Amino acid sequence: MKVSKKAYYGLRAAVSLADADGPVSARELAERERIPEEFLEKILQKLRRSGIVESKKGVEGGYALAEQSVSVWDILRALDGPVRTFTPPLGKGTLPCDFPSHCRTNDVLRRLEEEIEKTLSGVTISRRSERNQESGMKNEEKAVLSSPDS
Amino acid sequence: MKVSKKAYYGLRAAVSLADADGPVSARELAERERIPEEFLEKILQKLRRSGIVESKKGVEGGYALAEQSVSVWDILRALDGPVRTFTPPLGKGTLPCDFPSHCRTNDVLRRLEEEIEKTLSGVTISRRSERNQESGMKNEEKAVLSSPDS
DNA sequence: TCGAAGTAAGACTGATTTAGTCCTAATTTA
DNA sequence: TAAATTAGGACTAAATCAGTCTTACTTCGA
Ligand code: FES
Ligand code: FES
Repeated sequence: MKVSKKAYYGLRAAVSLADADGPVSARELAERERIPEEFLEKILQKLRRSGIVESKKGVEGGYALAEQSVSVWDILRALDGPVRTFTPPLGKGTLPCDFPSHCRTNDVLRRLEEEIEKTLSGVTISRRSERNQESGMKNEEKAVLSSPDS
Repeated sequence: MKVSKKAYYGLRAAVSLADADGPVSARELAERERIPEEFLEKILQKLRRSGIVESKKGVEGGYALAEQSVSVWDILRALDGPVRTFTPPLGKGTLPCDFPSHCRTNDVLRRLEEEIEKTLSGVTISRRSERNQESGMKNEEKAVLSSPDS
């Protein structure tokens, strides 16, 4: 029940990208966040294939968030794969098997998954590249990471 | 981000024990739930050291839930160890380090942990060994697994 | 048009964790 | 005392994690 280093780095990278205002190269990002460069590259590539970041090759290229904002849930799912807290019935289909506590246990775990998903989907990382010139707010005051509560 | 087989088996075992009305041997429980016997024994021993089940040796011995009810959270913590979703700062103490996104990322993950804990602590497994003779309710109608909502 | 800066992708590797097994006690009760 | 049971530790095979290495391919600017 833990978040992998890969996902942790990915989260850090995403927050960092949201702070930046242009594409950032993997090397630069690795230095900023002290993440092993080659490993980070793999992570960014995965995030790209999931459509979370986009990349530009060549000089002055790099990675940037693909959308205005992305949820923490999306990033975790992309990097750690689907959360598997419960074990589906061994037999075929969705029919009940005959392990007395199987169904009841899975019910609890399924609820847990939903809870986690709901919580993490609500937490988003948003870039602040487009400066909101209408707003009287200073840029620094706009949160990069935000959640409904807090 | 998954629940280990160990924890999953432990959960199943606990639900099963809550259903039973006397101590159940590891062998019997393993058969009922189709869990590898030696492995289940290790799991039950861990649950015992955490005070979740109690054991009785010898003929007619076995395991039983130690308390009237136990939360799913307790079982998971006992078997999978503490949930570690975030990485504490590398330096000493609680002082901030200099990785731009470190603090913000950890804040999110810490909130996630709290959320999970809150959710799972609310789900409890309670035994129904003491028959409530005053109640008009039939025994079968008393839920072994319960949560505030649902 | 060439070379440097960059991403893309896959094979490979060492360390750790998971999911057990095996073996040898120690207890309890019939 | 023998059978049933838990107690605990050492051991192991397989999977996963955390990264590295290598070899491309693409883009831009000089
Ligand atoms: S699916 Fe196994 S008991 Fe319901
Ligand atoms: S502890 Fe690392 S930046 Fe705050």
